[in-house]
Amino acid sequence: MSNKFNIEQLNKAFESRIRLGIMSVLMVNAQVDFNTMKELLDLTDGNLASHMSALEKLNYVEVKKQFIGKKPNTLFEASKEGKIAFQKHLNALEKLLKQS
Amino acid sequence: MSNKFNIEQLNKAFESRIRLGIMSVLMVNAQVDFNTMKELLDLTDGNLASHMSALEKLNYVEVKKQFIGKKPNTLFEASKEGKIAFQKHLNALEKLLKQS
DNA sequence: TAAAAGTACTTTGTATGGCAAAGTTAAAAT
DNA sequence: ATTTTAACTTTGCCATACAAAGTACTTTTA
Repeated sequence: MSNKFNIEQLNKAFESRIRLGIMSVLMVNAQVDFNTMKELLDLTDGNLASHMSALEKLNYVEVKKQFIGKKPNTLFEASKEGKIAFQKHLNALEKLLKQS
Repeated sequence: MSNKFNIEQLNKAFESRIRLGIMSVLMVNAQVDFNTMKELLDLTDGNLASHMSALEKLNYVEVKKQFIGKKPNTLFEASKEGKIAFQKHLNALEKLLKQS
């Protein structure tokens, strides 16, 4: 039986509150576009872009580009893998904190 | 009414999993000594010491020194303030994640 | 049609944090 | 006398966070 306080199972990718926020948003909403996400979490363009590209590199989110009318529009969605990883993280969190 | 995804309320001090672990331990156990904490969380001396001193600086934990027999022994405990701050953090986390 | 604004970045620069490993101090055990 | 234990501190490196500014392209507006 492993340790009661197993912080190893917490996913480093989700330590930052911004990424926690991003994933929370994407668990509830299948697709969210750049500006909506930016406003939901109150981020600067650059900050959002860099967190998103980090999550993309891990294959936790997928980025899709479309046009609305003639305006470019970037959509984010959580990948299957991302949802599973996030859920695992939440389970680990819960196990760690349940006792508190 | 504030935003549904309010990551601002997450306490920066508790973003790191090590500090999450420390606080979890100290919510359950009134007092934990240096070496027990070190083993519970599988940390190096220096790493534990630096996280503890960060939490101490924020008045989230209190450090008490005693002797067991003639051996020095360092005890950690969560302060009232620390418990409240941690609980607030957990509440904010829960609010953020409930929907996921 | 020239200027302003929007979209989605990338780049730059700074500051902060995490971490291991090694060094330190002092007492205790062998 | 040497080693071990306890609890740090210091050093050095690397990664991350973030704001702000820059970029490229398009679209709206005056």
